[in-house]
Amino acid sequence: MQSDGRPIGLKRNPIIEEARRRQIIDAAIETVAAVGYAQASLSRIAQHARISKSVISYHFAGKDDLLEQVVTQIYDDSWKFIEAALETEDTASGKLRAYIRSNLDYLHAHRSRALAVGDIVRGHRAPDGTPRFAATTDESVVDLLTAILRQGLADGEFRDLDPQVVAVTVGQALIGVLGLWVMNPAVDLAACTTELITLFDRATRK
Amino acid sequence: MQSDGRPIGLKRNPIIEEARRRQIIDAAIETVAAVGYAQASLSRIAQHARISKSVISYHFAGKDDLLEQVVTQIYDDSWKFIEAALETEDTASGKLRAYIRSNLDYLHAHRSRALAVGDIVRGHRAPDGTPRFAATTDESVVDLLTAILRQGLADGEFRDLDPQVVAVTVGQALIGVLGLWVMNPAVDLAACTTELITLFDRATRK
Amino acid sequence: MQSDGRPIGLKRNPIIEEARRRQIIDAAIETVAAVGYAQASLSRIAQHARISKSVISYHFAGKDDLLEQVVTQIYDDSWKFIEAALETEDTASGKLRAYIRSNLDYLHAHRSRALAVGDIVRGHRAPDGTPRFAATTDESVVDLLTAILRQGLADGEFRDLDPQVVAVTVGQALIGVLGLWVMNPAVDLAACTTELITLFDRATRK
Amino acid sequence: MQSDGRPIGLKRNPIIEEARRRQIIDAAIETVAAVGYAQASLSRIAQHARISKSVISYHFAGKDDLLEQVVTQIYDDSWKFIEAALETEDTASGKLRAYIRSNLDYLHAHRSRALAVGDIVRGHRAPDGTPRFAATTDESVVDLLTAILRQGLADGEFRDLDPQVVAVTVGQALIGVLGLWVMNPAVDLAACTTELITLFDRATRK
DNA sequence: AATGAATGAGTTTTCATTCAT
DNA sequence: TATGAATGAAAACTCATTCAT
Repeated sequence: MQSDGRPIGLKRNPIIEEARRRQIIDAAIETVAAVGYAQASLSRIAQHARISKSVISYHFAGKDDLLEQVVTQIYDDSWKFIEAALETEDTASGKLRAYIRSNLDYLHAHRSRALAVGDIVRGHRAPDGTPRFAATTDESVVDLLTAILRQGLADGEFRDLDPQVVAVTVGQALIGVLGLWVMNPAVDLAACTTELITLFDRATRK
Repeated sequence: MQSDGRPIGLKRNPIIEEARRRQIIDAAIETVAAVGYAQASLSRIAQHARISKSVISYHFAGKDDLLEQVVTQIYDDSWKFIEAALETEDTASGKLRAYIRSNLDYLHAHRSRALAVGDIVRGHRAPDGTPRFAATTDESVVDLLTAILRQGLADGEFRDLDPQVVAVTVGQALIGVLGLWVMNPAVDLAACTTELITLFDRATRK
Repeated sequence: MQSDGRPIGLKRNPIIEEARRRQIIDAAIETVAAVGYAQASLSRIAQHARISKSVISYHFAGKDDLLEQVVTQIYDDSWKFIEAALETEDTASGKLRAYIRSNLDYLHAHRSRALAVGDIVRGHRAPDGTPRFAATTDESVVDLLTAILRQGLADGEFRDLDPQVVAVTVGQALIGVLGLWVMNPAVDLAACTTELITLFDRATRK
Repeated sequence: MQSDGRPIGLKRNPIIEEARRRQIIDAAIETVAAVGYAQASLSRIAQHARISKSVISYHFAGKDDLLEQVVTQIYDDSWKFIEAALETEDTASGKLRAYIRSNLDYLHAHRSRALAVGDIVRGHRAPDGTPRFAATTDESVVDLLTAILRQGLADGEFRDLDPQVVAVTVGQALIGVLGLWVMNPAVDLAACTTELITLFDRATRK
């Protein structure tokens, strides 16, 4: 529960509040990326942010709330970036290429977010094991890609493919290439990006 | 540490011993599949196996040991299945198809193993966040696929592709499709298998 | 590990902090004195201090840390007392007498400390049996006595004796007499003190 | 409780039984000497004896029983040795010298017993902290020495000393010198023996 | 005579959370 | 707005003991 000491009325300073919230969210992302969801305790997150543990309790209702905001933040943020890239393309194949490229570019620029978000979505559950995120997340990516692929099918751009399966494949391929690069930073992510674009171009065209 | 009650010598009864070991390993797999690595405590695993917590300590040196044996068991088991499928093919493209099919077939038949193994490999770390499995696992899959793809390149079967990137893509595509099916068992995994085979056939051929 | 709840910086309240630390250290001493090192669990110590078990984890990094501070505290404390007594004497024989008397007086006033410190120093070890205190403790007493005896030899006050053996003998005699009194509080510790002073006076003079 | 499987009637083989009992007792002594009472679990003792843990349960009613027999064994054994030495002397001062020498000789020959016995007597208690050995042990040594000293007083051999205090001092001096030698095997125990004999000769004579 | 298997009680430690200030 | 202090629940693990064979 959020601390009762939290002011209810007018005294809140939304600027400081927001800065702290961001700082804590960033620390949570870095911590999960570094040690994995299962080892990412509030203590460790606080330690990373160089703040007291109770500051987290003050700004967030609890661990659930924090992680929910972390995930939301990352999805919103990445979506802004990808959306802008998609808007520059009209054809489905162009959008597919733009999606792959913008996605990898974003992940390239925000490695820890990419690492953290999957871990949290998969790992964060109720004490009884019930997922706390489920469909909200991966599905939105798959849904977007599915929509692009359906458009391409309708426009006659693509061969007769199953949009959902290909969408999932694209999504996971991105994660896979990212994982490769994360484990071994020597991997040339730009080259991988080109390779993936070629691969799915061939895999989808008539 | 393994419970000190554990006999040191060779005289232990291998039948009961092995049965219990399997029972506990299976319970661990089911538990991780059901509630996720982070929630899979020894208590819960014991509860699932309907045994006392300390029976686990008796048969395994600790949580590390148990999870290591779980992963080993799954990898060994699936490898036997896949290996047999690969041996029926001579060409690289045939082997690629066989790999995709046998892998999905195995996962289809052992859903919880598929769910558990990734979670454990990703989640199980030292207290300081250092991975405990890392290379042993995903790499071996990627290495196998890379070898198949290299053979295909040498034999002139494939277009000029980057074997490692494609290998990773294939591996992750499998995980992705599996994930799709796991979240939504209504997904037609057989259809997905066919789709993936087509996809990577097109993506790799000249 | 110290509970992660523990603030890292410098801002902690030193008054409450110190009070609790002392309270816990005292409870540890009383508990070890009452039930012996091997039976002195953190539970029992917490019970004795009438606090929750986790308060100990909050203020100390662990059992090791607590016991180390217990021993340090007792040694520092007793040393202050003995040092003051030694400073009132110039001759070696005077210092020897002062050491015996002040030591027994201190132990007489703090029976549980006397009981606990030996038990902890002897009993507290790494899981593999390696001592955790060893030389730090008994040696410093022996070293002090050895120095006094060497001074007496140099000044021609004492017969030709082996300073180390006599030092050990004195040290152990004190422990022995104390043990006698501890087991049987009816023993007249003051009389024992006088007796020991006479004994070692005779044993060392020319 | 002793295992119910223990044969009650005539089938026991007292020779094998006795050999095992001794083996286990010896292992217990070595283990306590090596790692200290608090770390000397039945597992570790069994490991040391290279037998199964349950063999101990078979031959002893429990840990209490085992440790009691360990202590009894050591006291009986050392007493035989010391008694023989005392019988060669008539005067109290001769007996005192003989006691010191024979005691140190015995300890010298059985270092682990010397280490273990004190640790067990001090450490072994009921779960509530109540001692399990108490007076039985150290007292018998002190009683013997006290008797010797009383005889010397009665015969006019000694100065007017407090027999109990001196007895305790002698006993602890022996332990102290032994401890010195145990910590640092380079210490010349024979020289220490001579030194102690001189010391207490001077400390007690008229 | 011996021992593998099993277990419940108890160990230290970590954690998310609450509360008073 | 912030945080030190406290706590109960639960984690992994160890131990002496019991029991069936």
